[in-house]
Amino acid sequence: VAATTHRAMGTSRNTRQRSVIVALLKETGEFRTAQQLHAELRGRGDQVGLATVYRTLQALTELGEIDAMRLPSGEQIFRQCSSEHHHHLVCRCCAHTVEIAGSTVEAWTERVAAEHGFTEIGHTLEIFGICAKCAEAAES
Amino acid sequence: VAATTHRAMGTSRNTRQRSVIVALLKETGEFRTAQQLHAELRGRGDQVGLATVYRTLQALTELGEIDAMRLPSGEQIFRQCSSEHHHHLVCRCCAHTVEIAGSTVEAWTERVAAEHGFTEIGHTLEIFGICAKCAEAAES
DNA sequence: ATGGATGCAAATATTTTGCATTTTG
DNA sequence: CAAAATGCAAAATATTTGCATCCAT
Repeated sequence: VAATTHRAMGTSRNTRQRSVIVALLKETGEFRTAQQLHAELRGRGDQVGLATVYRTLQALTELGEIDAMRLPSGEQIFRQCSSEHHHHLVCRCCAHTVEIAGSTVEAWTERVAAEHGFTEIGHTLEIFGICAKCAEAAES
Repeated sequence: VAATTHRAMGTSRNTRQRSVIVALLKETGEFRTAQQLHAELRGRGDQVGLATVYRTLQALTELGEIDAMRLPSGEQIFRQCSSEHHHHLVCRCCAHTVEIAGSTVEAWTERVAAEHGFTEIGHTLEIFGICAKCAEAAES
C-alpha cells in the first residue's frame, strides 16, 4: 500500500474523514455499501457521519475515482477500481470481485444500438456468480 | 390485442385489480415504474392500491411473466416481455425499448466467469441510449 | 365458508438535504 | 477569514408489511 496522497478532487479540501474513507476503499478492494463502509469506520474508531460517507462516495464516483453499481436488490455498492471502462464479475456470496475488460461487449452493444438508430450509447453489464472459494466452503 | 385471459399464476385468484394491471402492462409495452403504472390506473378510473400494484408486479416477475430491471437511479421498472432470456436497449428519453437477443454475450459471460472459477452464473446487461425519434425531436 | 387478495396506513430501508458548526487553505 | 466540509436530524423516496376486510372459488 503506497504513499501518494489523493489529489484530484476538484477544488476539494483534505479532511480527515475523506482520507479515512478513501483509505478504507483502497484497502478493502471489494464492493461495499455506504452503510457497510460507515459501520466499518465506526468500528475501528474513525468517527465519520453517514451523510459524509454518502456525500464522499458520490463525489468520488462522479470523479471516476471509484465505481458504483447496484445489486439486484437495489442498494448501491462502491469499490475502488482501475480507471478504464470495464465490467465486474462479482461473487454473490462474499462480494469478491474480478475486473473484466470487455472490448467484445463494447463493440457489440455499439453495433446493436446503432442498428436500431440509437445514439449516445451507454451500457451496464455485470456478471454474478459464486466464486470457487465460496463454492468449496458450501460443500462442507 | 388478443383475448386469452391470463392463467398461470400459481394458485392465484382472478381479481379485477390483477386483470387491469396485467392488461395495462400488455398494452403499454414499455418499461414503467410501479408508481407510474399505479398513477396510470388511477387516472383512468381503475381503483387499485399501490401495495397491490407492487405485490402483483413482484408476483408476475417471480413467475417470469414480466421483466424487471433497475434504472441507474435505482428504481425498479417493469415490462411485459417475451419469455426467453434477452436484454434491452432502452431510450433514456422516452423509455422506448427494443428487445435484444444476446447469445454472443451469454456465451462470453459464461466463458469469462468459468475462467475465474465462478459457478452459478447470472448476469445483467442493459443498453441505454437516445432513440432516433427523441434525437430528432431534440434538434428542433 | 374460507383462504387468498386487497386497501390502507404504518413500518422499513436507503439516500438526500437543510442548516448550524467546524475546519481547511 | 471565507469557502468548503461535516454532523445531525429531518425529509424524501421507494418498497414492504400488519391487519382487518373483502371476494373469488
